[in-house]
Amino acid sequence: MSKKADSTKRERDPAATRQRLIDATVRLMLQQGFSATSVDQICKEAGMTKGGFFHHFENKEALGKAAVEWWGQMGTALYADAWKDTTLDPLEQLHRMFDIMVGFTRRSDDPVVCMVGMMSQEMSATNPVFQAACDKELNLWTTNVAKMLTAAKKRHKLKTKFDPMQVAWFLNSLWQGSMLVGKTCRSQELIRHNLKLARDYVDSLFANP
Amino acid sequence: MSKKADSTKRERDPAATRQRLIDATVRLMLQQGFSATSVDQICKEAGMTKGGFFHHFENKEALGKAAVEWWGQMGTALYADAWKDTTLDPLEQLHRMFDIMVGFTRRSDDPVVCMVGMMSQEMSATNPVFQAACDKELNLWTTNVAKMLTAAKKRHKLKTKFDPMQVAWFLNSLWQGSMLVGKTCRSQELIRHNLKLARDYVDSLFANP
DNA sequence: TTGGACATACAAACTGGTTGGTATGTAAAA
DNA sequence: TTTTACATACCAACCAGTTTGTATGTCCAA
Repeated sequence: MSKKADSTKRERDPAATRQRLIDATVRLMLQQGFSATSVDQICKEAGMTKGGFFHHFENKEALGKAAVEWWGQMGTALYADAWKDTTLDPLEQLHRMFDIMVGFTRRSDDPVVCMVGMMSQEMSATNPVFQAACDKELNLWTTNVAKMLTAAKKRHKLKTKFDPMQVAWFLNSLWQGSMLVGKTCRSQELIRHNLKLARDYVDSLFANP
Repeated sequence: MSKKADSTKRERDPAATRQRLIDATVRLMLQQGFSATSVDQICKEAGMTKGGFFHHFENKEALGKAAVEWWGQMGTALYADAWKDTTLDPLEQLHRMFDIMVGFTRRSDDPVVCMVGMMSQEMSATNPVFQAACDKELNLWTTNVAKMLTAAKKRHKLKTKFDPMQVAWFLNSLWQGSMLVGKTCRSQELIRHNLKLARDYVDSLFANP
């Protein structure tokens, strides 16, 4: 009866259309990268015409930025099981995070990839918008990991002194590099081995296993 | 007197021209990536016309492959000081390698980048030629590092058991990831911190420091 | 020693197709 | 009736690659 009662029935759903464009972009970009993905291609993938596209996004760059941001939100959601459960021993939180990352390598035979990493490598040197967007996402991941490491420091005896932020950047770099190398060498196992060593490395920082 | 005595005087030097094209490509690609670098741009940078370009390379892909291979040779030469001196304690060799890598971060204010890593991230999922070329270079680096680790295992007591090849992939991934993250976060210091932790990690595998 | 046949190393101009982006039209929703 | 959400048609610039022309070198025969 209310004016918005049948709003779900309307075929026109600009928010969903916008998301469709972002989804299509993510799908294509994860395989081809940004430059190699054309607006025409994105429109086709999303079942749109170019006119519609430029109604939702000012230009290709704006879409790319939106895609990176959406990827960041997705990622945060995927890590939430590990990151959000603060009742957990922070070391156990970190282990759960590693479990989630290992899980990424088992979801399919496609290589594990990260939009942020791909965009960083391809665009951050020339495009300040993408550089800033990627920098933000990388910092977010690192900060979350650093928080757990800091908390772990308080609950566990240390075997080695370390700076949580430095170790977190170390892990972020390793993770990004693992996806990069794993993609080219076509080996998910390589990624899993790296994650195993990283996990052991984190454990080795603390006295009590 | 010989027929080839004055061959150096000729202005036409196809080998040098070819190299000029490769150099130009490397310079442009390290900043913009492969897709974003056009053949016109490369020709302009190399002081060539397109007709000349396609005399030396069958297509853009062939040039890209040549550029990756040349980058690999360059890299091997840069690491030679550490890798080739087999009279050295292999652990010392590894330390020298880390020194060289740290040196890369101090050469200029420009980010430390790797053609192989960039090409891997951008092209290896879609282009089999580049995938194979990058895979080869990544394997070469890893194998060299693994050799030193294997040699180090024989001369030093172990604190932890480890597989040299796995650790070498771990280090390769970390190195590639460090350049990636360092570029986006605009921090050479981040890379140096990562290298410090990696160095300590390698040391931690052995009993005698 | 020289001169001509031939191959090599480029340059200039062009081609068909693609690029990101725009101008304009139209139907649905408010 | 106005605004929003698209579709259609179009554009100039650019893309990788080709065609064609020409200057330069190489080799062999006279």
